[in-house]
Amino acid sequence: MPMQTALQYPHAGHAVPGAIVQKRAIAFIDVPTRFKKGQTVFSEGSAALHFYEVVSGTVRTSQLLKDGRRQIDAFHLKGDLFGFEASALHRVGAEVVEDATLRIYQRSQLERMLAEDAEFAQRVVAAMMHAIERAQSHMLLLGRKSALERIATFLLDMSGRLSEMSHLDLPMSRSDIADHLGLTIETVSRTLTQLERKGVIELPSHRRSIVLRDRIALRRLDA
Amino acid sequence: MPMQTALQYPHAGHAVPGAIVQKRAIAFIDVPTRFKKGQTVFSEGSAALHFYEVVSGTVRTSQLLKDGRRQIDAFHLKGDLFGFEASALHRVGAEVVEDATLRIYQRSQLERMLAEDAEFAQRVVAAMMHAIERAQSHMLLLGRKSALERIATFLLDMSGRLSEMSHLDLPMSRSDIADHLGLTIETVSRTLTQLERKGVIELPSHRRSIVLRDRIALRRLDA
DNA sequence: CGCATCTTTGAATCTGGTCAAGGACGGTGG
DNA sequence: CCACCGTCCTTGACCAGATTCAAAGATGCG
Repeated sequence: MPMQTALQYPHAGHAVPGAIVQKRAIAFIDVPTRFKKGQTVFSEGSAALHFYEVVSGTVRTSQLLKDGRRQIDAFHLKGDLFGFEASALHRVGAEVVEDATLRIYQRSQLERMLAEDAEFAQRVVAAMMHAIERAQSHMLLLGRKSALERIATFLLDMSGRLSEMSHLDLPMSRSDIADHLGLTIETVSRTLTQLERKGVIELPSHRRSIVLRDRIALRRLDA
Repeated sequence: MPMQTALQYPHAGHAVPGAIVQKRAIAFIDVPTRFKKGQTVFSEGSAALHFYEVVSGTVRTSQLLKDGRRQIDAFHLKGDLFGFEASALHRVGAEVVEDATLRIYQRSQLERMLAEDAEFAQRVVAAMMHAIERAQSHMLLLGRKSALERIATFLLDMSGRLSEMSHLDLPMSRSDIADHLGLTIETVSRTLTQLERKGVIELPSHRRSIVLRDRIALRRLDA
């Protein structure tokens, strides 16, 4: 486990755009690390020694039941912080959905950084509040929305986070979408087809792209 | 809105057991406020000027869809902090489930307190990490568990939080349970009856109490 | 070009929801 | 003290949305 502080790194102290700590470059590995698609960032149940910032790419955090059922609680895109844990172990696992570059922070220094760096403390607190809000919206989706509403919500959300253009390039598979929305891949597929037949979206042959043809209709479908 | 600091309160600076800030008693209304059952603590969409600590009683936070569907994201018991928001408005509403006493903190001072009081910052960060973990578990429940598994999880969780004894006194109605677990009241009722018939629990005539007869079986049912 | 993987589609099944009615508890007032 | 009433809870019959099982169709990588 790399327990060295960034002080030992030649790059420490550089003003990296988007870095949490700019002035005081202790406590994170300044050189972002590359991860490949499918790679495990950390496993459910492993020691929570670090937390992470997405510099580029996409990461999913998920939990598994013994029989293999999976729930993806969130997809993390550029700028997102993830991997915070109240306990000593990771309660969720994290895997790379799309080649990613991550900045790795030492959890052991979280407390010190909270105490010493007010700017950092505020960014961490803000990131956590956002995580809580997204979790709350997602519980509403999982607890109370129909399949059609879930897909509509998902498309609008991804559109907002990825591009705002009508053309979406989803980084994840149907199976990831299903496990995020609490559906099966068959239902995800059928619902997308249904939206295409209504003319609300378009599904090009490259199945990871989706064109939003009618955002108004999509918002109407999203409870 | 009471915007005065605790410095203006005669009680300021008292070492109140369980208070977030003991040494530096700025920024919270030192005298806990009483709320009655059914009372609204804050509404969904209202300005997020405060956050709260449960001194006694039970509070639920929930979201509504336009057509009335409701999702209760959490029940807050003694010691819990709630009402944090990343944005200016409350994205969830909070209502009292069981007569409660709440300590009210000024949100406007959150940032200052984070900067000035490291102990406070850590308690807030810890509370948020717990909220995130509970939200993650709850997403797993809502996305992937059957009605029976949801009820088993719920009973074990409430038992852990309320008493650890085999006798549970639930503070909330079937309707609250249903809206928390993403089920209908009929399914909650049927599932409890089913567990009673199996001898796993007992349902005394006072329908808010439940006796856990067989925790092992309950844990086996909880995926 | 061919194979492995992902996606779509169809048919049957099932879990949980909906609609409807009856029952029990507890508070209120006579 | 007891009868009444409102609310909450339970139960039953039927229904619907989503899952399961099965198979065919695409896509894209090697």
